[in-house]
Amino acid sequence: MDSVKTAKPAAGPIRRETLHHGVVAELRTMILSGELRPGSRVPEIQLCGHLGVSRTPLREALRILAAEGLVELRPHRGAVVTPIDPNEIAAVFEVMEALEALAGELACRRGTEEEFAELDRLHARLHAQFDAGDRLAYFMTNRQIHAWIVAMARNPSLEATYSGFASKILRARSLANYDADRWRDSLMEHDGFMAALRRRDAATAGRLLADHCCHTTAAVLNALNGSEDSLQNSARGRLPP
Amino acid sequence: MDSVKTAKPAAGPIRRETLHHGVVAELRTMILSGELRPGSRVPEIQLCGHLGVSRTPLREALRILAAEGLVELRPHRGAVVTPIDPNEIAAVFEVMEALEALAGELACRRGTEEEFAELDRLHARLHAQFDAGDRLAYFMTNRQIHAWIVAMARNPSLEATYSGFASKILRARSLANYDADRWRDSLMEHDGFMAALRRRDAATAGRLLADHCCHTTAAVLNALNGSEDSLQNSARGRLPP
DNA sequence: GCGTGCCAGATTGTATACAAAATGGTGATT
DNA sequence: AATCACCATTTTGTATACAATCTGGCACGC
Repeated sequence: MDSVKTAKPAAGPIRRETLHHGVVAELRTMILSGELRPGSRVPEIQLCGHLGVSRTPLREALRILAAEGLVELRPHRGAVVTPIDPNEIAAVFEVMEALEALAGELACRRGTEEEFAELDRLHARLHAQFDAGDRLAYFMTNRQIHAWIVAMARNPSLEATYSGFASKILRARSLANYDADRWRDSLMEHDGFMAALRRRDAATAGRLLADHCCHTTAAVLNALNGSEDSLQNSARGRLPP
Repeated sequence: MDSVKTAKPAAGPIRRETLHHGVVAELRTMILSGELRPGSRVPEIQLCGHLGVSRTPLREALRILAAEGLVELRPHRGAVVTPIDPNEIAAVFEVMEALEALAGELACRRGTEEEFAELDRLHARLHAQFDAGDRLAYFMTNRQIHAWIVAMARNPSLEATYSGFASKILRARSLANYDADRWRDSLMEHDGFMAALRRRDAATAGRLLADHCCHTTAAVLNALNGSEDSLQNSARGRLPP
């Protein structure tokens, strides 16, 4: 839910967050990074030892993650990291497409000059990283760009929903390998919607962002099906567009 | 998250749900019905006595509701029922519009004949309830129709997201009063998108549903601003289109 | 008269203890 | 030999006890 990490007051020991809140952040990171693999069980006591907290805050954290869909709780049978289901990923992408389009339109109408300038900087960085062949850096900048567009839409509900979906997709993408063709096409699509955004063409920007999302969907699902048997392995492959 | 109540095994004392799960359902009902008013504090111990459970499951339930956005938790300061913020409602409606459109398009493509027939029945009931001037019944059928269209889209993620947004909006709508003009217009809009749905015209259905949502937004926000000072009162006024 | 500091009560956050349920294996029975 | 029933172990679900934090009021000093 909190898409942006709030900087701590720096001075330190003024623990204003509660323990379970920190545990949520920790577990979420562990899940998204693949440290906790999809489908794996999550024994409470083991995690307690690992994180240095008691069962109570840990359990509260698991309930929150379950509400976000990152873990599943089966009564009396413990928690498991939600397995990656290609069908669910497809469904998420379907909604994502509509959200991207909406974000693009709203960003055109509400973004400030400074925000558009920052978007340009990010886009330039994307090109540089493509030219350098740095897939991981490209991947991260790519995420930043889309998150930035969503932020420009100035709609907290959209931002929260988008963020939740993005984490689900992130787990799937980290399992998939993409080919160079898709990478190049992705960059071209970025050029396309960036042009529309620059001239504040809301309708076109929205449509192109949706198209881009749609193509990404196809690539991800294709890669997923290609490596279907390794779905539950955290094979940290090359990250893609 | 669970948009549909799962029927219990009827036989009875096989409590398969956990306590906190039941508490979540109970609290959600209390919040959505207005029994727990927006902005009011939620003292744990008092609720424990009311619901007959200990603090542990109650607290887990509060964490889940917080993740859904129905309550807010302030560290060491307790939980409050999330106040209704017109700005947030406006933001939610903005996303809702995109979701309605998506649901309409997908429903056209994926709905079965039986589902469309059921939709027709619901629509007929809506007309009957309008003619009878039964605002409450109309309101509930209206919700059913939109939920049914979402279900026809066969996208669990869309359904879950829609359901979460619908809860937030529901609380706002129960505070607002609408006029007869808007009621009539709303019914006409229903006629419109129903016609598009019947001929499986995805694009038109999506657009009309979005328009309908947009008009509803305006009516709700207008009504909210009209009775701005009574925002935190559960004035269970006439429910509207 | 007003502001500051401090203390008592109440409420929340966390840890631990106990109860209930599921898992897995062993043994008896068919 | 296969199947079923039962029990011990392990894990989860709940309740309670203790610690930390906040609220609000009062006394003291300026």
